[in-house]
Amino acid sequence: MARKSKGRQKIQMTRMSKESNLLVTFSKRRSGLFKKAYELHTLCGIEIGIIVFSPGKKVFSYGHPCLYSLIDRFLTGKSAPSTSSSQLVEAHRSASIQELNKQLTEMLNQLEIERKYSEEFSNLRKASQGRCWWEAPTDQLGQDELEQLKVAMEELKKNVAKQVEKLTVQVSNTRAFLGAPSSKGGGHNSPSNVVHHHPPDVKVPLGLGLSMTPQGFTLGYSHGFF
Amino acid sequence: MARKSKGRQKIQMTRMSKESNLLVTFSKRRSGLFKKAYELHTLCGIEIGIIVFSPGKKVFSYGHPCLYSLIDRFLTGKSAPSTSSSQLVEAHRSASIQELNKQLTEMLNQLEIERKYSEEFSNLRKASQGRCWWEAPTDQLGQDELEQLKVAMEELKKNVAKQVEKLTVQVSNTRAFLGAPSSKGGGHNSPSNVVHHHPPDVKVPLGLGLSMTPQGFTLGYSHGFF
DNA sequence: TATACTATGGTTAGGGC
DNA sequence: CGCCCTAACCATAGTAT
Repeated sequence: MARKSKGRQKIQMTRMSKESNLLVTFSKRRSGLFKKAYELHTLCGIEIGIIVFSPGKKVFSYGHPCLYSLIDRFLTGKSAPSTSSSQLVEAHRSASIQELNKQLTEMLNQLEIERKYSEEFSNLRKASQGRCWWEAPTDQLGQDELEQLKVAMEELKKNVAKQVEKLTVQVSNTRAFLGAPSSKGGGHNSPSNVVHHHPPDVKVPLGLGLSMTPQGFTLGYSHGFF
Repeated sequence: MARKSKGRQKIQMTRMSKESNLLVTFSKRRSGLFKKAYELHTLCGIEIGIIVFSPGKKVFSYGHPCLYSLIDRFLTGKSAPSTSSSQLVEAHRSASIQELNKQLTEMLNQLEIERKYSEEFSNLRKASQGRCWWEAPTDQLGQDELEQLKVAMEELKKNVAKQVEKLTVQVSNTRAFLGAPSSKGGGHNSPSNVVHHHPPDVKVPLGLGLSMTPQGFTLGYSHGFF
């Protein structure tokens, strides 16, 4: 091989013409953007959330400490963070199975992203020990925090279990509705629009597997989240 | 001056200790992040939204084509974009004055950001001409689109005016509630948490001024949005 | 808070796997 | 979609305004 590459070249700030390049660029820049968001959160101790609809209409999201609480506060106009984990549970009270499923998927994505970026910083280990991650919006999610998240998820599971049970009927209706071909829209309502950041047939970050059924959460890996 | 500067130095990925540096870094990196989001949107023709709570607990947001519709679709799990402007109006149906106010502020922020980045690309002018910006999620907001936005805002004003009127009573209650010192929270419920990207006493982007009162929208600049 | 300046450190386009 | 590689472009820390 003579010439390796021409290196980075300047590109026009217009929609990329080559579809293949567009896909690759999207993936790369999305990662870069999420990393920037992570750094902004870490350096400045702020809260941030990102929602991205990919070219394939899949949903990618990123959020500290929790995208849903951020959205809630953004919409309600309140800037004071939650003071207890009960609010997190509260947020799930009126949620449907589908929403909860998406939230779980998002959290798994978070896990992978955080783990990737926090691995190189061992000094984060001593940060915010013994505190719930959602109570510490100004702290980083380091290695130890990831373990805490696992515990938190288990607790969340218990707290939400009853709600999930109550929603079983509602879910049945929802699934029937989603399954039936709707006259409007393009059939985009399938839960498959939710992106599983980790490949469906590969290892789970930290060995933590989470799935959910109409009967409740399942700790341990399974393929279909729904 | 002898020494110019030491140039960019590597920093630890931990919360910045010097508060002054933290504030500056937040401002700069937030701008950078929003620019990246703009580029991702432009290059890949995708939809993206960002919510940031600043160290001062102010809200900064960015979104294409509209953060609120993105949030709505994110929460409802639908990935199909809206096909008519009626949905945008629909989104305002149940909104309060305060929410509408925030949305307007966000749009003004968008305007400034978009204008900044799209100025250097004249080739964007021919893109998506004659189409409503919210109907073209894959297109860029160029100079011309900014003009379209102005028109769109005026139309929006008319469409929402009646709803606003209906909400007048509710607003009065809300303002009384906000004005009264609440025992819980830190008085963060003030609309002042909403960031006005342009200084309150300076020029308005494109000469477009938008404000809102309980009586309806006002096209033309005014200080207090509320 | 936002911007100007400059030297670096980081990011990423393009090409393969 | 992820990873590797290279070179070149770009963001940004630190400081001052």
